Amino acid sequence: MVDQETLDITFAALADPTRRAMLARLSEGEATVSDLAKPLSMSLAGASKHIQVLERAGLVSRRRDGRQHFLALEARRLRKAHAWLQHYAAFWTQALDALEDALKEDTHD
Amino acid sequence: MVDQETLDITFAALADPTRRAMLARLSEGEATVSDLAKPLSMSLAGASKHIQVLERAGLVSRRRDGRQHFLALEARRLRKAHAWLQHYAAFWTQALDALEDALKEDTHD
DNA sequence: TAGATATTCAACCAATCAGTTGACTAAGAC
DNA sequence: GTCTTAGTCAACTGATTGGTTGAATATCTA
Repeated sequence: MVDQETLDITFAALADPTRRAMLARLSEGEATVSDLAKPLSMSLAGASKHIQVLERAGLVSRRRDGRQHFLALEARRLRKAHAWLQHYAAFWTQALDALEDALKEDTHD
Repeated sequence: MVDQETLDITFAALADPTRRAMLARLSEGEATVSDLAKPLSMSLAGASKHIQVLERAGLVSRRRDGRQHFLALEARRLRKAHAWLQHYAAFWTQALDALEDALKEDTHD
């Protein structure tokens, strides 16, 4: 079984839209702290704290070059969360749910 | 794009081990509030609050029968979180990461 | 050396969260 | 009717969170 605490901090890190925006940005490639902070209407220190949350969750890695810190997406941990969800997301999908989807078609939230 | 607030409350709901345990239990079938609370070393009111969080996140649904409330897993919302992760979990997986896995083999966290 | 740039750290604040207890509502059992 | 069982609600607590500001630490530039 996957370590519970790992899932705790991973899902908690993913629960914030600012941090998800950062991950989205990083999916296009490395970025510095300032790069990530720029579009965020938030102080640099605030953004820095968000990055630290992502880092502690193992979702990003940091590489220093001089005074700049380059962040990169760490797919491994994301895949762990993905794998956990897989089990439940697949749950009773086929039979009941395909029918359900067919019926509700466009009332999907 | 998926509604940000939906992802917020979904991932936040998933970030707690008590609630994930509840979902695990529900993946085996319907259960009452008491059923879910029993193994949890927590007051019934406490468990009830966790269930409400899951419900508000759309992760479980509730059916009342007399004084008992039966909860069931709602796969739809789980699949939404799963789909969001899919994009990032798949990120640069093949090339670099397969190699990385091969190298680090058993230092995996 | 001095000044600007990139980033973190520490202290603080308001809001939210996970848990508790005690009182309440509603439904079954006797 | 009365007692018990199933569950929620309200009020409270301590811990955590997301944000701020101001100062500190490096590093680059001139």
